[in-house]
Formats: sequence, structure tokens, C-alpha cells
Amino acid sequence: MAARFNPLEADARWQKLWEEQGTFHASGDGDRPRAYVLEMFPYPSGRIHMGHVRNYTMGDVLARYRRMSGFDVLHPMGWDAFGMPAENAAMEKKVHPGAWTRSNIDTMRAQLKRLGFALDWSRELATCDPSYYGHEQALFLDLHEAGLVYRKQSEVNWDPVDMTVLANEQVIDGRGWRSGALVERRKLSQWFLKITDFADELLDGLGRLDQWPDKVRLMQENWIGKSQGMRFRFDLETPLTGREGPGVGSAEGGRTSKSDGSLRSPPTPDPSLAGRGIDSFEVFTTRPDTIFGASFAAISPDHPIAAALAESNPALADFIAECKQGGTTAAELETAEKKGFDTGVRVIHPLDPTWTLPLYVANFVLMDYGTGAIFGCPAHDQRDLDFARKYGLPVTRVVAPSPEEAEEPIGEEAYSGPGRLVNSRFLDGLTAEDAIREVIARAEAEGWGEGTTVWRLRDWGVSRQRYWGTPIPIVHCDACGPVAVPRDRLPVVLPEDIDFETPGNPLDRHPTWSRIDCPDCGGPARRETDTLDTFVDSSWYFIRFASQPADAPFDRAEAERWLPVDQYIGGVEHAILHLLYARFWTRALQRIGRLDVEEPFKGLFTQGMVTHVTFQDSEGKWLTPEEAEGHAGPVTRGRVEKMSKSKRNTVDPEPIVDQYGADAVRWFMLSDSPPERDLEWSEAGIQGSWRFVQRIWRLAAEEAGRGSSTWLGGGGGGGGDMALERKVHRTIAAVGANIEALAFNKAVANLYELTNALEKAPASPSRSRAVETLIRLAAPMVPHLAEEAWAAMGREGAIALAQWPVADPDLLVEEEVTIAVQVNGKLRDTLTAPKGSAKEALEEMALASEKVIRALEGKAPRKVIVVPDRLVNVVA
RNA sequence: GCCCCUGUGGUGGAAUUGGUAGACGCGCUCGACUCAAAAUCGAGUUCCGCAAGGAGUGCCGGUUCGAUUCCGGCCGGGGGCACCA
Repeated sequence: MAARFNPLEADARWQKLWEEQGTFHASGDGDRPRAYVLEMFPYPSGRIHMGHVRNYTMGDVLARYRRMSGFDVLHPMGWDAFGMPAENAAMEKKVHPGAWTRSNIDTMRAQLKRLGFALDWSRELATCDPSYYGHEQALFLDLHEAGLVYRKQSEVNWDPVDMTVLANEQVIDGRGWRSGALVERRKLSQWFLKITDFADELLDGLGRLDQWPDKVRLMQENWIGKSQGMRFRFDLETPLTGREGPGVGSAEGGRTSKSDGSLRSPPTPDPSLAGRGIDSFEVFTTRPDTIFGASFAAISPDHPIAAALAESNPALADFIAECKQGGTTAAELETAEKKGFDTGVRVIHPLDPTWTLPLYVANFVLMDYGTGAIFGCPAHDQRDLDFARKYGLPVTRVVAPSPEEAEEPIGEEAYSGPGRLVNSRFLDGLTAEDAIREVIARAEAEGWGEGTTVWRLRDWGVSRQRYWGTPIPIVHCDACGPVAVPRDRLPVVLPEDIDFETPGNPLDRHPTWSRIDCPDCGGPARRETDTLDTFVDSSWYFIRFASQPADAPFDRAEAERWLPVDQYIGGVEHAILHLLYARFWTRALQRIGRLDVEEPFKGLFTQGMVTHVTFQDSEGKWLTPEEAEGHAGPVTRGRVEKMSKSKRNTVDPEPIVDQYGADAVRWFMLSDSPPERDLEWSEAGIQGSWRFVQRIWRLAAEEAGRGSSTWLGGGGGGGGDMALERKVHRTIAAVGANIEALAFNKAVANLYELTNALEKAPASPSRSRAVETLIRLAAPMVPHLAEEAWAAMGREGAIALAQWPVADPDLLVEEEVTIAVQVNGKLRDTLTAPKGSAKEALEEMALASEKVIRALEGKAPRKVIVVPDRLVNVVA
């Protein structure tokens, strides 16, 4: 047996063997319990980076541990293969997006295989294959039939130079990231999925996801943004025209729901309303209790009433135009002044027909939240207060924390705390909560308002005006309107002959692709040229992994046997969108009766980033660590930051694997930093991991060289290094518990401790068995080394399929314990005593201690606290 | 602005339900082996102090026999949402 472990030779040998023997195939039959371990599949950007290595190593340890613990494990891998970068590459490098993507996949698959991940490659999928996206089109049509898909006009960011739609992230300071052109808002007809239909369920379900990080649940909760309150009508003192007409922004208004939970789409301001007669509008508030503190009403500049009034009021039209100019970046909004325009119109207070309030158009009122209109209560809302001070509006306190403060004037700070109602007529004396109920009850009884719920969540716009995505399987016919592509004509395949020379959507300008006969009437029609948001692709891939028949998206029974995913691991950057969309998609499939799974991911873990030091030269140019070392001028060592190409601090995993082997890299990824926190890459760290791999190897080689296999087979008994045996069994218990808890850094520390103990222990049958146990415990983390050592020690079969050691409960308890002895809570001495010693005995031993006597300085103990097997505290 | 998380040696971080703070790794110091270096092995490493001893988990206070842990108030770092009514 070699003195050193040579990964360059061993890694590939074992990887080949695992592949040949199908070691990691999920069988899906038999009665073993099942475990589905999944890491977020990568976008094939070119090469694997350290973040992938960390993510997949964590999942791999869990998958291997579960397999050794007797589970039938599903641990698949695939490619989130549609998206913008492929089109960018096509434009810049003149390669076809498909060719670019597939070549990247080949590179990255080879890189992943070199890391020895225990993946079931037989289930590999790429979302850009028609064999995947064709099924996605079928599911889209299922949702369409079920009424969960609709089409409406929606604003997009339009780059007039590239003639393309931009995602919000691609708009930088109001300009297109590629062209630098000023971005325009443009209205396009787009497809939406009714995720808001599920807002309540998605929110409610969060409460039962007890294996998700609180942080992610909170982020989703905020994103869904449920606000309970009241919607009510303000009548205008004088209708806008003489004719009676319907209220505006009322029943159709806002993403609101009645108490039955039904949701409506947001309003599309209708210019024709102007002149049709407007006599009222609705506002939304979460504080109906403060209704007697109202001092103005305000509507959004986008509100139909604002538009109607502007027609005869040029100053207002100017004001509205001015509001639309403002930037939308966080910083601009932060400093943006609260501005309003007094329309001169007055509205009637719903609880007092003699009381009228001025109506403003205000720049801080958003059309797409609530009803696009508010009432202002300056005393109890800071924004309203700022506004009221600026325009000299009255400020009346209506909530006071105590009766004495009822007439306390409001200064520059609005009061939003608890209290009882004052200056509020029939509400006086009620708590805020009771007053809310009372006002809603009266409004509902009198018919001018109702309790309601408003959501921040919007429906999911899935149309993308791009080539490299799943074609939306719809045909537009002048006679029949939008028509679904018949199922037997799926998949709608992307054309291969595509031109990226001219700007715009390549599908749109393809000479023939979009021409088609209408499936309904046979007349001339056009294909939908938008493709689906790539988040749709990733909303169901975990189902396809579990079951992949050729003729259907999945087999229901088989998918239900694997789902939900037991442990999902990925970056926190997907905390909201991807995870919310996947939850929605799963529930939508459940609602239409395709799959009886409520939540796709039972356990979720979000791992930290891999970081590295940064360097800059005197001019602020980023330098790689290698450049910094040999740099002529002065070099500044910057902060430790996430590895990124722009900061030039990336470390390519492949050369590291070449140098140290897969196991040292994997070990480093698991060491030191808790997995949810950032991990700083360092050369010293990887060298430390390399040393540890060799230390385990030496122990194994030593025992193998001893010819100790005779001891190993010799059934549990003899050998008698009981201290070591106890250490081993404590380690078995600790490593298992820590892997279960995904506390890999602690499992790593447990293995270091056992290794330290083994290196010090004299040869014995106990030690030989202990080394074998160490190899098995380390196998999920350093699998190549473990296989090699396993074979060298003469064991049969792959260690990947060997049994996880079982801790003997009898060996987990210590015979002797160390007791801390305190005087007045300060440690003065320690003593050893048999486990389970009587309180009296421990007290006696403690009081006899020299150090205790000295610390007492002659004072008599007033009280002695004894915690069995832990400590004695003498109080004097 | 609102919400959430976090603060422990030179450093990454450990520490069941409150019960010996600093496990384990990295780094560093000294020593062994070597002509030398690397690798490896051994000893040490919270701070002050020769020692006895004292101080110590961001800061201030509280509860407790006992607080890194629980409570209140500050300060620092990170994240999410953001003119959300």
C-alpha cells in the first residue's frame, strides 16, 4: 500500500467504477425508504465555479450519507439551459445559442464528474431540449385550460436601439445595459399566470414549512405582502360631469379581494371614462380606525380621475407629466420630495355628509397597489404628516396612548403606536383594534365600504420577447383569437436557422417560422413569438427528475412516490422568485388534478457564498491574486468578497482538483465555515485539507500493513481500548447528527478529533476497528480516499454502498465525569467523580477541596447548588 | 423608512434545555528529523502577570446561586423590501 494517497490516479478509477456499476442509480423499486436530495441545477454558463462546488458537495454528502443509511436515494443533475447569456454569446461570438449551451454543458458535466458527485446521471435533463420543453408546453396548456393563464397589456422596459425588452436588472440608471440607450416604457400584450389566485395558500403554506430557514419564509411572506384593512368609497361633492356613472377604481380596482378571498386583476385605466361621469372613487386603508383624523384624500397621478381632471386643467397635466419623469432607483425614491397638486375638487367624508376634504394628486400614491387612492391621516402616518405640513392641512390626533395625552399635539412625528380613540365621535374610548372592527361593520351595514385584503404579490408575467426559451404554444388567428396548439402538434420547436445580426426578437423576424394555419378554422394565422420566462423551466424540473416518461411530463404515481424533495440546497438569491414560482406551479398542478403534492420542497437549505480576497492597484484597477504578487506599483489588499469576474478574484476549481484531487477540495468546502455562511477560499485552507486527506490515508495504510484484517473480522468483542471505543461511538453519533443537521463544519471537527485520538492510540483491535469506522464516517465527504482505503483494508464492495456505522448506546455514556466546582459562580476547582454520583457525595467532595476552602476565606457556605454530573456551586 | 439576522482569541469558528468559554481548523512560536529546504512529527498558543491571581464572548444595565445563552436600552456589521396607504 502506497505511503501517500494519489488522487490523480485514484479519483478517475473510482469514478469510472461507480459509473460502470450504476452505484448511484435511484432504483425506485423495492421497499427501502426513499430520499430525494436535490441541489439547484446550474445555468450552463461555461465552467463550474467554486459556488457550484460548495453547493453540490453539501448535497453529495447528504445523499451519500442517506444511501449508506439504507435509503433509496434520488440525487439527480440537469441544466437550466435557456436564458439570455446564450443569446449574448450568439451576438458577440457568432455562435448559435444552442451550440454554445450544449458545449458548455459538456464541459461542466465533465467537471462535475471529476468531483465524484454521487449523481444519477441517467436522469440528466436540459431544459433547452424539446423533450423537456415540449412537456412544459403541455403543462402550460393545461393551466391555460384551467383558466390559470391569461393575456393582458402590460408595460415593459423597451430598449429602442436593441429593439428588445429588458428585465429590470438590465436597466441601469434608466439605460439599457448593452446599448446604453434611454429605456422606454412600452405596452405589450403579454401572458400571465394567476399566481395571485394562490396568494392565500402560498402564504398559509409557509407556516408548515418548518424545515425552511425562517429568513426565507419571512422574505416570501413580505413578498406576498398581505394587508388587511378596508376599502371604502369617497363621493365627490360635485360629480365630474353632469351624467351619473359608475365609480372608478371600485369593484375592478386594485389587487383586492373580498372576504371570500376571490382576487381580481389590476385595473387598466380606461381613458374613455373621462367625460362618462365620475361621482366617486375608492380608497384602501389598513387604519379605518383613524377615519376621523382624515384631512385630505389623494390619488395616484396614473388614476383615471387624475387623467379626467387633467383634460381641462393644463397645470395638473404638467404636474402628472412631472411625476412620471422621476427616477425609480432606490436612492432617487429615498430623496424624492412628497409633492401634491390640489385639484380643487372636494370629497365627502363617508361618516359626515357635511364634512368635505380636499382631493390631491400626489406623487407618492401608487396606482398598482390597493386602489391607487388613499385618505390622509397626518396624525398617525408619517408620510401623510409630511404632506400635511407642507400644504398646511389640519392635523388631528385620534389615537392617544393614554387619556391624559388625548389633546397632546402632534409634533414632527406621527404617532403609530397603540392606544384608544379620541376626537372620534362614536369611536371614542375604543381600542384601535375594536375601532377598526366597528368602522368596517358600519361601512358594510351602510354600504359605503367593506373589510378587504390587499396583496403586494402580482400575477406572474411569463412572456419574454426572446429566442432562447420555451416557445409559448399559442397561435394567433384574426378570426378565432388566441388558439392553443393541439397537443398532438407539440412540441413547438424553436427554429434552428436564426439570425442575430439585426436587433430585435429573432423569432419575430424569422421569415417563415411564425406562419401557420389556424388549428381551429384553418385560416392564415401567426405563432406566438414570445417565449416563456426561464423561471417556468425551473418550476417543475424536480418533478421531471422524479419521473420522465417520453409521452407525458411525468407519471403521476411515480412522481408522488419521490416528492416532495426531502432536502433542497441552493443559494439564497433564489429565496423569493424561483422558490415561490415552484411552490405555485406545484399547487397549480394539484388544483388541476395532475399531481397531489402541496409543497415541492420539504426541507430547504440556503448555503453561503464562496469569497476570496481582492486586490487593486493604485489606479483602482482590480488585480488577480497572482498579478498582485508580482505587481510593480503599490497594491491595496481589498475586502474579502464574493468571487466574481469583475473583481478578478475567482478561483477556477479545475486546476485545484488537478493539484490536490477531488477529496481535498470537497473537504475544504465542508470545513470551518458553517454552511449557511460565507466561506473564504484560501491557499492555506486547501493545503490543510490536503494534509488531512493524507493523515487518514496514513492511518488506513498503517492498519492495512499490520495485516489487521484478522482482527477486523473478529466480531465486536475483545481488544479492549475502552476509552478509544467510547470516543469512536461518540463520534459516530455526533457525525450522523451533524450531517442530518447539515452542520458539515461540525461533522468535520468530529472527524478531526477522532483522527487525533487514533494517531495517539497504541495498536489494538479496538484501534483497527476504529480506523475502519473512521473511513466509513469520512466516506460521504472524501469518497475516493475512502474507497481506496476500504479496498486496501481488504473489504469487499464499494464503500459508497456500505453500511453507515451504528453507535452503541452503552458506549455513549461516560463512566467518569468532570465536575466543575464554583464558589459564588466562579470556577475554583474541578474534580472527577463516577457518573451518577449522589448530590451529597459531590457536595462533600467540593467542600473538601483546598481551593474551595481558600476561596471561601473562612466564610460558612450559605447554600450549595449541585447539578448532578455537571457542577457544584458553593454560595457564601 | 420598515422588517430580519448578526457581533466570541491573530484568524474561520465550537459550546444540549442558562452550568468548566475558546472544541476543531488555519496562522504563529519553540523543538525533533535534515548539509539544507520541503514534507512529517512533538510541545505551546484568549489577554495581563515570573507566579499566586485577576480580567474576558460589541457597550450599558437587569433577572439568576450561575448569562456567549434570557430581558431592556445603546453601538457596529450584513441582508430583504421599499413612496405598500
